[in-house]
Amino acid sequence: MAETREEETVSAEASGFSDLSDSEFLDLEDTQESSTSPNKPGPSSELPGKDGKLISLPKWKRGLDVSSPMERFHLKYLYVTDLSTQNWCEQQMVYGKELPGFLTPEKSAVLDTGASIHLARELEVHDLVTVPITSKEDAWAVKFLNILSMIPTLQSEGRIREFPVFGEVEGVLLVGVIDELHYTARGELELAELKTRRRPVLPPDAQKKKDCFQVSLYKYIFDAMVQGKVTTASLIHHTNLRPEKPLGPSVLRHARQGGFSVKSLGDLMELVFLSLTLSDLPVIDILKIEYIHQETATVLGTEIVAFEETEVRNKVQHYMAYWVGHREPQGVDVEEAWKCRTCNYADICEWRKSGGLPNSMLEPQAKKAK
DNA sequence: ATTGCTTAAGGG
Repeated sequence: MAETREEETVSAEASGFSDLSDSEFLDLEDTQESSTSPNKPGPSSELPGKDGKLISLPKWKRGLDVSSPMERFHLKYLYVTDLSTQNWCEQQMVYGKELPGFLTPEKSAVLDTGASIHLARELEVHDLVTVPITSKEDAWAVKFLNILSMIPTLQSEGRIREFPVFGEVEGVLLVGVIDELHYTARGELELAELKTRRRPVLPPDAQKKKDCFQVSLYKYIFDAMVQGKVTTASLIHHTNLRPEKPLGPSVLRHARQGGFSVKSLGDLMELVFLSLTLSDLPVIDILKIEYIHQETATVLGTEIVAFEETEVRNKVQHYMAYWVGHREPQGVDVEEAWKCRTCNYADICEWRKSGGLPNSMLEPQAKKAK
């Protein structure tokens, strides 16, 4: 809320959809030319050299090894849900990055239903306003404007939804959106995460664990933000945002309508930092997850998550070790092989093939002809 | 710009 009224432009997502065209020119990046020496990229990474074939491949050199997954996937930051998906199955998450947009119709129908339930709840607390953007600076500016309007709303009205969070964690920038924040009757700041379910039953422990990890990450990042631990310098460093690049006219207009006189993204970032740290925002006291049935909206159960800081940090360290190229991805343990049953990548999964789990499990009817 | 770039979450 606290957005400009004007609700005819509420088309929300609208266009973002088929435009991941991304013409991917083979980026012929020859980094190894005379760059003196103090630069040591890979961790003892040697040439793959499957048969002693050394250099002499000037173009597609970037394809194999020597680059971290962050670089290979051309990522500057990760989503919180990337890490919670990674918690479910790291190998599956990797396939999801390699082969994006690979969902069965049934699965995406469930996701769509969940998304619209979330949208309906969001609309209960504020209108949506479409702000046309043309650059990533614009996109971040809108995010910042949302933060600037939501903080006072939380403090005065006690409830906000879809609050953006971001912060460097273990060397990687993590970006996410908190479903809901509100103050309880006892004055505690509570994060409420809604999970909708196709069938009217509580999820298995593995999924609860993933969801607990997700909300724990939100608290981890949010707390760092209000404690001034998330700096604009860090954000700029990870995103390559240009603080002085002129903002688009619609963004500037939106800012003015919101009562913010800013001329650049840098101004906005400073305002956000000040607002976060000087608004008397507490750290999050309670983490709550509510599971409801999609069709009937019946509450299936509520989880109160005990925040274990060191445990969260250890997990994040482990997950980030993959992202920065310190270790290979791994699939699930044998006892969680049941997850493969609903995985879109099960039949191409190298983890399954290479004995991550005995291929004797499941698929009794998969007679190996030939 | 001898090289760029991203709405996050959606559920299992």
